[in-house]
Amino acid sequence: MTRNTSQREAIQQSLETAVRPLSPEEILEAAREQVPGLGIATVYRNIRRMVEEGQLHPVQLPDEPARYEPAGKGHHHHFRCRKCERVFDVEGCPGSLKEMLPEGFQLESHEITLFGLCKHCHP
Amino acid sequence: MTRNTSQREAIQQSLETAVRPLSPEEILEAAREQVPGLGIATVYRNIRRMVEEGQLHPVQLPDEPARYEPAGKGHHHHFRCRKCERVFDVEGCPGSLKEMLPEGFQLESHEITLFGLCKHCHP
DNA sequence: GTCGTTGCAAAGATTTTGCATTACC
DNA sequence: GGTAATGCAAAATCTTTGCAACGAC
Repeated sequence: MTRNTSQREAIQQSLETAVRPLSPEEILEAAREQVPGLGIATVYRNIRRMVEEGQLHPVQLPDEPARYEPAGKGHHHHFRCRKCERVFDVEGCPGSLKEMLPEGFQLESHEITLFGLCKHCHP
Repeated sequence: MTRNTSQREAIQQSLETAVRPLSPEEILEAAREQVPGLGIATVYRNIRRMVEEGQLHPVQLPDEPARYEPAGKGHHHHFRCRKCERVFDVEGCPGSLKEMLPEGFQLESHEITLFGLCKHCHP
C-alpha cells in the first residue's frame, strides 16, 4: 500500500510543471523548492516506482543521463539541439515504421530522436 | 599523431566482427582474446577517440549501457525484442521526418528505435 | 501503532584520470 | 629516443541499498 508523501508530491509536480524531460538531478533541484530536505535517493526511488507504474516515461539520449517526463503527454518525440543541448518535444510521427521491419517481427512501440539546431541557435 | 597498437587493433576487430552493437564490457571481453592484458581504461579511451573520429557510432537504448558499432554499416536503425532483449539492425527509414519539426529548426540526423517481439519470440 | 517512506551515509556500478612504464614510429 | 598509448589504481560520477528515524493512515 502506497502513501502520499510531500516528497513524492513535489517530485510529481516538478515533472508535470516542466516543459521538457528532466534528469534526476534536475528533479531534485526543482522538488527541493517545495521540500528543502529532499534527498537524491528518494528521487531515484520515486522515479523507479513511477516508471514501473507507468506514470513516467524515460527519455534516453546518447551520452546523456536519463531524463523523465510524465506519461500523460500523448505520443510525441524529441529534438536535441547540438548547440544549446536543450531537448524539445516534437509533435507528429511518420506512419510507415511497420514497413521497416523484417518478416515476422511485431512492432509494439518506437522512439525517434531528432538532432540538429533549434530555432534559437540556427543562424 | 596516432599509433597503431595491438590493443586498438583488437578493439576495432572485435567491433567489426560482432553482428550487433557491443557494450564496453563486451568489447573488453572480446578484445582480451587477442590481447589478454588489456585494461578497461584502454577500451574506454579508444571508444571515446573512435567516436570522436567518427569511426564508431554509439547506440543508446533506454535503461541500458551504451553500445557501439562500426560507422561503416550504412544508415540503419535498431529493433529491440522485449522478450529475448537482443538488438537487431533494421534497414529502411521513413522519409518524412523533416515535417515533424517546428518552424526554424534544422534537422541534421536522427535515430529510431523500434520495440516489440522478434520473429523468434513471436508466437 | 504499524509499516511504508525518508535521509543519510556507505556500497556498487560505471567511466575518467594521474602517473610511471611500455612500445610504436 | 621521443612520445603516444597502456595498465594499474585512485578518483569522479551516477545509482542503489542498509538502517535508524519519521510520518501517513
